[in-house]
Amino acid sequence: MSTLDEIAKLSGYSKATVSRVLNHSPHVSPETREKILAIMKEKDYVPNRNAVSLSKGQTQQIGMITMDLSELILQFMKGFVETSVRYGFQTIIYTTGGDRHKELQAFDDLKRKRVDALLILTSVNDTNVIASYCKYGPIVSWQRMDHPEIPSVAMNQYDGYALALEHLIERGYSRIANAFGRPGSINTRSRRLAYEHIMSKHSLPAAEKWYYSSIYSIRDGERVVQSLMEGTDRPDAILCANDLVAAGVLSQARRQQLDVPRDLAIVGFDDSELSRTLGITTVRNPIAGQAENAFLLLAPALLGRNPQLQPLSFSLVERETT
Amino acid sequence: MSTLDEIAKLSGYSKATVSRVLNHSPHVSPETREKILAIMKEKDYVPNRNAVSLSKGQTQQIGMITMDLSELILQFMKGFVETSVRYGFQTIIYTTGGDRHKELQAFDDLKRKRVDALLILTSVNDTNVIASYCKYGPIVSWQRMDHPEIPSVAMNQYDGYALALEHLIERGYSRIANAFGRPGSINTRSRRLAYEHIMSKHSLPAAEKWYYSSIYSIRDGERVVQSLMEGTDRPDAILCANDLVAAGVLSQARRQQLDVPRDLAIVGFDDSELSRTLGITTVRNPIAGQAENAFLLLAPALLGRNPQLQPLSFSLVERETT
DNA sequence: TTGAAAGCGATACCAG
DNA sequence: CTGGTATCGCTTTCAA
Repeated sequence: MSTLDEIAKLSGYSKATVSRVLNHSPHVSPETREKILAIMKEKDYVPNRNAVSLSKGQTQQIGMITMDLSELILQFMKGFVETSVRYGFQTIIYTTGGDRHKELQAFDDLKRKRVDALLILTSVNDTNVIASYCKYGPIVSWQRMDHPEIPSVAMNQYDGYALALEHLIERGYSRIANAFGRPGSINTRSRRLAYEHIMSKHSLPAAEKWYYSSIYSIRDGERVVQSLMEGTDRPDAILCANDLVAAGVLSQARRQQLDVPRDLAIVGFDDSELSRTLGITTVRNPIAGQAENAFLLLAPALLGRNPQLQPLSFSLVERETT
Repeated sequence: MSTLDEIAKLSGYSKATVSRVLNHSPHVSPETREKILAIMKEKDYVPNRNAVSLSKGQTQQIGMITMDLSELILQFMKGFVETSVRYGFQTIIYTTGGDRHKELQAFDDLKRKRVDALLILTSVNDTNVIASYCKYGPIVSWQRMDHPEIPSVAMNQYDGYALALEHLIERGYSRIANAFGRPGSINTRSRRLAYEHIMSKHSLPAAEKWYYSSIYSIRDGERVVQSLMEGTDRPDAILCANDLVAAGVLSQARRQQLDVPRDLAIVGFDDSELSRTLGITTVRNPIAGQAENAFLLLAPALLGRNPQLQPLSFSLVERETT
C-alpha cells in the first residue's frame, strides 16, 4: 500500500502538491499534475479514507435508521441512496429492531463522526433525546417528528386522502367507510379531517359508524369486511390505511360473494407491489421524490449549498377496484 | 466535542493512560480508571472513530456487495449483519445494479481501508480481477467463485435436490420432471447429478424429455406446465428451480384443471415467503447459518481467532403440493 | 506554482 | 502503574 508521502518522494514534489492534485486544486501546473498522476497510477495509489476523514472532519457517509426493512422503507432508501451517491456520499443502514439502545448507537456514530448526517426512517426514542444529537450534525426524518430542529419530508396525508375521496364520489359512491391506522397519529387525523371536509363539501353523510381504527394488516382488512357485512346499513366503498389492508378487504369481499367494485369499491394507499399485483386502486406517495428531498434537506450542512426542494404531490392509480 | 487530549488534561493523567482505560487495559489502577471514567461521562466524551480507525488500521466495517436487494439477499444480509454486530462490526451495503465499474468501487474501498473485509452476494466482475483485491483484506462469497483465495458458503445443491426427490419417491411419484435454472451452472449440474443418481438408485427412469432449462420466473413456470401438458407422456411430479417457478407451475396447473398434488406434485426451492403463502412444498436452505459461516470465514483475518464453522444441511418443508 | 510544518484524534512502544 | 512521544496518512494555512 503506497501512501501520499511515497508518491511525493517518488515524484520529487512535496506532499502538499500531491494533495493538491488529489483535490483538483487549480494551483498546480499541468505538467506537474500529469507527472504525479502518472506515478499514482503506476503505484496503484488510492488515498486512505480514514486519514482523509480525520483530516477533513467529514466521512462522506450518511446513516439511515430504521426498525426493519419493509418494502416501503426499502423503496425510500433506494431513492435516498441514489441521490446521496450522486453527491458523493455513501450510506450505511442501522437496523434497530425497535431497540432504544441500539438506536442510540446510531446517533452516537454521528457524534463520533462515523457518519456526517442521519436519516430517520422509523425511530423509537424520545424526540427530545434524538434532538439533543442535532448539535453533532444534520438529522432529517421521513415521518414528521414535531421538533423544530428535525425537518421531515412527510407529505400531508390530507391531500392524498382527498384525492381518493373525490375519485370515489365522482364514480358515484357515497356511502364511504374508513379503515384508519394508528388512532390519534398525525396521519390519521389528517385523513379523518379530509374525509369530513370532502364529504360535507359534497353534502354527503360522514358516517362515524364506519370508522375503523388500528387497522394495519391483511388480516385486519378481512375482519373489517366481516364486521361491516354484519350490519344492515352497509357502505358501498372503503378507503384503506394501506395496500395490505386493501388486499385483505378485497379477498374477504370476494369470499363473501361481493362484486368488486359494483357492490364495494376499494381504495388502498402506497401503490405497493401488492396493489399492482392484485389490481387495487390506490394512492401513490411520490417516495423517490421524498427521498431526494430528504437528502436536499441535509445539503446545506453537508455541501454548503442550498438546493431547491422539488414540489411533490400524491397521485391516484386507478385499477380494477373502483 | 471533547477529545482524548482534553480528558487527559482535565484528569491530570496522560493521553496514554486515558487511552488505556478506553481500551480496557488491565494496567490502570482502579481509582485512576474511575476518575477518568467520571470525567469522560461528565464531558459526554466518545472517541472519534476516524482517529481510532486511522491509528489502528481497522475500521470495524464490512462491505456487502450485491446487484440488487431481493428477498433472498435480504435474508442473507440480515443473518450476516446480526453476527457481524455480535463481533463488533458494522456493515455497509454496496448496491451495484450490475455495473462493473460501480462494483469495483466497493473493492477499492477495501484498498482505501473504508472497510476491513468484503462479502460478495452477487458480482459481475471477472473472478481474477476480484481476486486481485484479496491482498487488501479478506473476501468471502455466498456463491461459489471457483478461486482458491475466495472461500464461499454455498451449499452443495446435490443434497437439497436429493432430499426433495426421496420425498417424492416415498410419496409414490415416479415420473418426475425437472425445471432447472441456469444451464451449465454448478448448481444445475449438481442438481442434475442428484436426479440421475437417485432415480437410478430406485430403478426409476430419468427422463431427459422432462428436463427444462433456463427456468427462473413465475411466467417460465407457467410455460413449463403448458408444454408438459401438450405431450402425451406426462410426468406426475415436477421439481422446480425455485419457488417462483413453483408458483407459476401451481397456478397454471390449476388453470388446466389439474388436481395438485394428485395429478401433479410440485416442489419448490428456497422456502421463500411466496411458497409459504401459497402452501408449496419446498426445500429450505439454511440461509442464516450460511450467513453466520460467511462471517466466521472472515474471522481469522479480522479477529485473529479461528472459530468453528457450523455444519449446515438442507431441510424439506412439507406443505400442500406433495 | 510550490514547500514546510502544524494539525486531525487516537494508539502503542519504550522508559521509568 | 504511568508518562513521553513517535506514528497513522492526509489536509491546510502560511511563506516563499
